[in-house]
Amino acid sequence: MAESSTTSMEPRRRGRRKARESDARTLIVAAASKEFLAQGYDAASMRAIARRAEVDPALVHHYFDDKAELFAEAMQLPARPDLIVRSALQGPRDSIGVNLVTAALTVVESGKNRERIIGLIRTALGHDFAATMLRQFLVSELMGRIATELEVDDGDFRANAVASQIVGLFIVRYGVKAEPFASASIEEVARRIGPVIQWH
Amino acid sequence: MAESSTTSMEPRRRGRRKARESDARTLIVAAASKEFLAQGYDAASMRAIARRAEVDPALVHHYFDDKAELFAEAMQLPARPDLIVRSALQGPRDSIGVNLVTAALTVVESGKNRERIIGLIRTALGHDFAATMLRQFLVSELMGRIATELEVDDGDFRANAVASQIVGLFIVRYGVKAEPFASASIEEVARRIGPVIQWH
DNA sequence: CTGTGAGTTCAGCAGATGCTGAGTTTTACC
DNA sequence: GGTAAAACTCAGCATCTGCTGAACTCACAG
Repeated sequence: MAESSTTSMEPRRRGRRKARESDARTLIVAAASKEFLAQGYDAASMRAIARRAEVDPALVHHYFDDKAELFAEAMQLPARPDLIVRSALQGPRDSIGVNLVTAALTVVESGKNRERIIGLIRTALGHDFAATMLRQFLVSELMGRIATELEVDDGDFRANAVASQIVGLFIVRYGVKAEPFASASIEEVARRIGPVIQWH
Repeated sequence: MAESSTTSMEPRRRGRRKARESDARTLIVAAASKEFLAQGYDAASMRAIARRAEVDPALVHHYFDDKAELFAEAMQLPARPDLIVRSALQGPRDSIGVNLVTAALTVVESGKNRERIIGLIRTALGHDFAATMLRQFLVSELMGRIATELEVDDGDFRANAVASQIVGLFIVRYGVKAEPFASASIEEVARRIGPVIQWH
């Protein structure tokens, strides 16, 4: 935990800042988001978040009454998986599976989304209310959408199955990093998993 | 954190106990195992483990130098998934999928294995060395076994795919508890997922 | 019957954590 | 200008954490 600040060790400037000097509140939310996803709910401390946002810990509490509230605000999902799914569903009916997998992996693999995803899954596993959040999102925004869009009767079941496969894929590839899935190319994985999604 | 101990609030009896009054060390390991799986590595505290084992916190440190050492000892895997898989592989070739899913769900659903599994996955997601443990186990004991047993060339890939689907299933059903998978019967789920495993 | 050491507990340190109350600036509005 | 409130910081309480040093108590070898 080395404090590698630039130079000054003098106490921070007090009082209200200029309007556009950079909105501290959003800085905090951003920092919280990173911290929560990187550490999980418990391990992410308010102080660490404040440090990351370069802000006094008390200021965090000034904006958010408690940790849970900050968490709720910070966890506005990062990427918009619903859009991804939607576009994957546009393609020709008989390559939906491969398309879906490819799209999902591509998005996840770009930028820092990767850690975010497994962070999300991790905290969801650890906390009931986080799990509820994730569940609601999955069901209403993704599964529901898939189910209705495809216009089959047992769509719910099929959508659930699809989600299982994809979440599992994420965990094996990014979380546990089991070979050969961990280092295979996106195309390779898609070719493997795609048909299954298709079947569902 | 209400201390609902039975009755006595007098200080615990000191000194050495009778040989068979119950081996404290194994009590501790058992308690640690439960605690780690239920809470994850960080969240499980030495004190909580000691409390669960009905033992003084210091005694835990007497036997194990630090938390990591206790963890290492406690995490000797609980159920023997390798055996499950093995027996599922015995059946007729064209119902392996359904059998596998059924077997897996049945085992997990019995007793307290359920929390254990998702606990394991959670801590594996949170800590590199735990992930390594889990990975090694999955690869060598399960996937390897499946791959060779089925005598196909790209067995590694297929086994990985199977594991993905199953881990994903666990998470969706037990971790995130998304409907309808969460409350569907084992048979129903097996009927849905089985064929996919089969395909792999 | 005595000594010794294994088994057990007590009390406590140093550090981190969530949260609070009161203070200090600064900005916006009239 | 003056003023009210927004934006910010300080210092600290209460509680938890992992870990330690020393003490106490007893089972057993001699």
